[in-house]
Amino acid sequence: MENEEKVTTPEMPDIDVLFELADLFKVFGDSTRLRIMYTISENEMSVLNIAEALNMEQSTISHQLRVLRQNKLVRVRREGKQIYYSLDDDHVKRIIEMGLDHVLE
Amino acid sequence: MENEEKVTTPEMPDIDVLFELADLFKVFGDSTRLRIMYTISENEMSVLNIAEALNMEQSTISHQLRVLRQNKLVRVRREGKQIYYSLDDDHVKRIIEMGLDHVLE
DNA sequence: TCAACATATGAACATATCTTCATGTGTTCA
DNA sequence: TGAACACATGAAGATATGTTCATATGTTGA
Repeated sequence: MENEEKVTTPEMPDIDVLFELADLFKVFGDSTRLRIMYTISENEMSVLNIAEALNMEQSTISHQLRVLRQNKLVRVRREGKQIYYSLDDDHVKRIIEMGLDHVLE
Repeated sequence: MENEEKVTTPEMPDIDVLFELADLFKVFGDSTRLRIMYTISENEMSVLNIAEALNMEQSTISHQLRVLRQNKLVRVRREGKQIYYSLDDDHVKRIIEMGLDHVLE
């Protein structure tokens, strides 16, 4: 059952889990995406509204929202022509808060 | 006191704080660095030992340890020829655990 | 059905990032 | 002092990532 050649700490997750984890943090590692997440953290918002709030191109926001979607960090709701985005759960907020704690000493 | 033109959520941190935050998460967003952090999470380890544990080049590990150092995520201790690295605090572990929670559903 | 609007997406470019190789710096001990 | 060892670092190349522009898709209302 044991693999004695492996020199790793006991609780090191599988390598592929670590890749997933890295991918997740990568998503948080971009200021545009962080700003989007903050912007929709309280209320859902349409793509255009997010773009206006951040003063960025609609296309840029759409591309980044796709990344957030693919990583299940946002919820999507269509209403007529617009699509409203909101944070998927408080989990996301907590990850950000955790990071903020570190940044703000 | 209020700036009515700004269309942001109330608690959006300053833009430069968000850049710092993104930079922090960027550090976590690489599987090599995550593996290093895991490797030294229980006990401090020398650079060579980390490289052996992960089966990677010493140079690669050194480069990434520098990134971790610059972001104050590791502690450094010299003992003779070797330099021992360990995680800076439990804060770091908690950020990783938080991410793992999300990845593991 | 068609124009107007909201959003998504592909291609292209610029920039950032990671790894490797070669070499530099610092430490020990004979 | 000078090998031998441990670690750090600069340069270079390959790859990944973010933004923009142009355009496609999907929805509404006349």
